[in-house]
Amino acid sequence: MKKLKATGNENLHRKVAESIGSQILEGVYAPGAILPNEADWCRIYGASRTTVREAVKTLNAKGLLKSRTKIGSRVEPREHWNILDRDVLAWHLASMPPTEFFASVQQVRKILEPEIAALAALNHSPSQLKVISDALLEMQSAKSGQESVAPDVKFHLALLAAANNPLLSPFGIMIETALTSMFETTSTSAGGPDIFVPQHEVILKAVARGNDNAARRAMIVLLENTDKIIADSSAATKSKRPRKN
Amino acid sequence: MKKLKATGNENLHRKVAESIGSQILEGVYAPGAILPNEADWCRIYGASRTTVREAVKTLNAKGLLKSRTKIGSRVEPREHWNILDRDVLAWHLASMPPTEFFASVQQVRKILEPEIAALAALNHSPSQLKVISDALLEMQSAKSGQESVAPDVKFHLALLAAANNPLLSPFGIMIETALTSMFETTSTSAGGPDIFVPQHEVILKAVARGNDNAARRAMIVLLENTDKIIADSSAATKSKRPRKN
DNA sequence: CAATGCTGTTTTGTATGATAAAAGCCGGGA
DNA sequence: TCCCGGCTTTTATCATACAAAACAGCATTG
Repeated sequence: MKKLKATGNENLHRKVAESIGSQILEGVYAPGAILPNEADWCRIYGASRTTVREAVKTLNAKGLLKSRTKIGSRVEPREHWNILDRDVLAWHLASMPPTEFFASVQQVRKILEPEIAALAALNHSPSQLKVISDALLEMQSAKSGQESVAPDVKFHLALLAAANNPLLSPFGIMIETALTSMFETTSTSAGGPDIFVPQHEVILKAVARGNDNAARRAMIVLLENTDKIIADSSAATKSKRPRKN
Repeated sequence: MKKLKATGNENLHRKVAESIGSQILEGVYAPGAILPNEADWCRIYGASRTTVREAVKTLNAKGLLKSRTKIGSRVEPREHWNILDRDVLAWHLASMPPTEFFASVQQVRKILEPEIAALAALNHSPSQLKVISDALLEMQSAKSGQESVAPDVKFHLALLAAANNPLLSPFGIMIETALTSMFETTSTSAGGPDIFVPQHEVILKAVARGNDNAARRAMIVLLENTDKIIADSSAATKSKRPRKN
């Protein structure tokens, strides 16, 4: 953990934030612990105080820290963490076994996505529906499993948007992160995209004709199949954990 | 929008962040728009560039903005906003009619909380159960509606914690914000806390004996009653909108 | 005429050094 | 023993300077 340079086209304070944030997610600094002070971080990363302070501000904004005069920066309890933040979620994913992460994600998806599909059926606008069907078209024309991931993500995000409830939108990031990462770890057990496409079609049709119950049921079917794929691949590729860095 | 002073025991950069953030939530700066540059903000708030930059960093971290060299800071699309962040949620609430906000919240609660109750029934630890029952005791001993709000919030948060899925925890902030604010606007149609207490008791009992289906059903009943209270009070207190500031 | 590359300008990014304010710590006095 | 005031540590704020990125516009060249 020596001097970070700003050479990569990412900002230096972002790198520092990522480094400290990752350590918090990994448990190096547990909730309640006091972090090294600004001067220490400056020495550790070879960065100026300005940069370190901006990184710490970032982590404060994400709910990981709380800084107070004379005390320093203390790690907040987990409940305060903005776990659905894009960065925090990425650090979280990198700090645990993917299978465990996927289990949590699937649990949440099985709660939310059927209802999201139902809401989308009831509340979608024409343009939102078009985005969904576009995504499906892209899925259908995908040649490989890899190519189908982006449209797949797009489909689920478009469905989420069509539900028209702003409080649900943070889950888009979860879906995006999870599906993308899931592909990377389950790509071996491919079978191609063909399996899922028909199930997505059923969802789209139900949404298009405003049948919320059918949309809900179709989504449940899809998620159960996803569960199976995950179970298969995690049984097959035991202990093959790709890490972020 | 003149000079902000740091007199209040809140940090100056927090105030600047709150001011800019609120304006974004209010739509003064729409997604895609470029904000005034740092020098402008310095003049507007009479603050140093350091302070302004920390505020902007904060908003970046919450997904409201994206700053780039030479371009400036651009408002991100709504889907990127960390709407479940404590601050963002508060700004959001302050920028819209409460009834509309409550409708969104209740929609999400009706999706999630029954399942949270069910998960809590299955996954709770003894100490987590105790927190839930403590909250119920506090509710029972509350003399006024006002006194019962905090324990009520505590009950739902404890249930959430007992579900033991970290990806659900951001909703704690939503529940907290919504219930607290809901009370402020519905307190007139009181009737006292007595109505809800028995329904919370039913939930606790179901969770305690690990009966997920009963817990789910009990939570559904509670939420439907909450809906009624909201409907009554919003019909009664039409156009009586308490604002944050 | 078009494409390309240079150069200037604007805006954020980083560094440095100084001062202010908050809050725990500790010693002295009643 | 308890309370009060000064000491000290740490973040908060300010001012200033320079670096780097990226767009804009012009000139140069094929």
